[in-house]
Amino acid sequence: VTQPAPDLTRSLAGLPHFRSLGEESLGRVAACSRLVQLKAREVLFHEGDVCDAFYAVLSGALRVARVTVDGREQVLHHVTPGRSFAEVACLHLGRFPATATAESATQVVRVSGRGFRELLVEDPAVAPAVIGSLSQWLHSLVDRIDLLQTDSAGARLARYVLQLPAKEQDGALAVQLPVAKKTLAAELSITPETLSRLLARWRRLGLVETEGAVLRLLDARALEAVAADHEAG
Amino acid sequence: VTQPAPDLTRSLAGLPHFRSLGEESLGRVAACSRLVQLKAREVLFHEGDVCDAFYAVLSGALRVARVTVDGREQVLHHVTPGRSFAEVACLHLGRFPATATAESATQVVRVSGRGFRELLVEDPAVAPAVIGSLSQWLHSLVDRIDLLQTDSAGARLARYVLQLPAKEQDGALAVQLPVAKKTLAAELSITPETLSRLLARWRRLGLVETEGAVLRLLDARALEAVAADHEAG
DNA sequence: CGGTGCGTTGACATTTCTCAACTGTTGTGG
DNA sequence: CCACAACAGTTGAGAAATGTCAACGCACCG
Repeated sequence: VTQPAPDLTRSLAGLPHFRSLGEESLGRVAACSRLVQLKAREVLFHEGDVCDAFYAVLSGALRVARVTVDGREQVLHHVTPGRSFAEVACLHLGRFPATATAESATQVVRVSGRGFRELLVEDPAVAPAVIGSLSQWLHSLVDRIDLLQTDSAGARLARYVLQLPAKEQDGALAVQLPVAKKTLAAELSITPETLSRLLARWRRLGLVETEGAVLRLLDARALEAVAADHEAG
Repeated sequence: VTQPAPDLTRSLAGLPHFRSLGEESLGRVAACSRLVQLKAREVLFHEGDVCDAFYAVLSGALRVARVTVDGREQVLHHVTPGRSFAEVACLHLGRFPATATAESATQVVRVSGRGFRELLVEDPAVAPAVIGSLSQWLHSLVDRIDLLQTDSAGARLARYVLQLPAKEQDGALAVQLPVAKKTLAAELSITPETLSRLLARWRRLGLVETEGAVLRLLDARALEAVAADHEAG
């Protein structure tokens, strides 16, 4: 599954946080990297595995999750193209705190922790890239906490939907749910049943139309009210 | 409130993430730092303020929180001595995403963002310290998410209590709640009433005894079961 | 063509919140 | 120094939200 890649440098340059690195630094990072191809549902690493690398997604998507004491899957994050992850576990020579699974066919770059740690002290340009990446993680986690502390399930869903990339379509906004509804429910800390019922209610109230994983937002203003917890019905 | 401090270097050396810095680097950090004394309930900065510094707590404690749309206080974090914060907002030249308030008389170090950013590129020893600090933040946020995704309120409270520093007392463990119960409730995303009722139930079931902000854990095993969501009653 | 699993819907149980009243403590101003 | 206001904490009763269990249709995959 692992293969040497001649144009790894170019792939790395496409990652937001490595973009700031010069040609030379990029080459060094590439020298301790490998391209990894994952099939859908393939596991990149398991919770508890010793961590000797960090990763960046080039295409596809990964789900980072752990299994809770009561057996349910707890989604920590979806990693989309351009984002790197496991830097912390890697830099601290720890173990993975969660399991990473490909959601579809996925290309990731595996950067050797050993080589990268050397780079970090030798090449002063690398640290800012890492700091930038960690900052972005912090930001997304704070957003996540923000979302989870929103106590009404409807408000959580509305906020989630509204921050999804949307495109115009027949004068209404349309968004595509990036993951299965079951997975989305887990991410929002609600049950699939509740998710289904919320969408059904919004449909009844004329806020949205649904067509599989595509939502047409008919009344964005009302959805924003729901997101702000001013409830709808 | 701000005062120059001759032994700032020594104070900085007491911070976990600056401990790894050499004498010289520490001196440079100290050169762009100031000691700030806060009285209880004094505000260090407000949400939305332009951020031109980051901070580290020497003694006392700060509450970092924002006000939600529906007017409630949403506690993002308690910063205890030894921890630094606002690095991200500072390094990215942004605005503070939340308000920081002293919970009691508190000493903090204010590190000028401008000076520190210069240090970051000039002194290769500084970056690892920042990375370490950010990593710790990431870790605590992931723990927080873990806690929030625990859906039963009882389990959340039990997990919170069990990870508090405890000390032996008459053969039972005793923990001190570090914040007012009202604040704790907000942090656990429950209402003060629910918190009160949970403690009352545990008291009835003989799991704990309470005396103001001190909890004596009479049956830690049972509490662990509650934390794992195997419920008690 | 049969199985497996997602999504939906219904009925019901349970948790948690809301509102309200009351107590005890703290802090402040007269 | 006291009286009073403000607020944290507790408890009760009822309402609302969400979870649980169960059944069913439907699509996708072998």
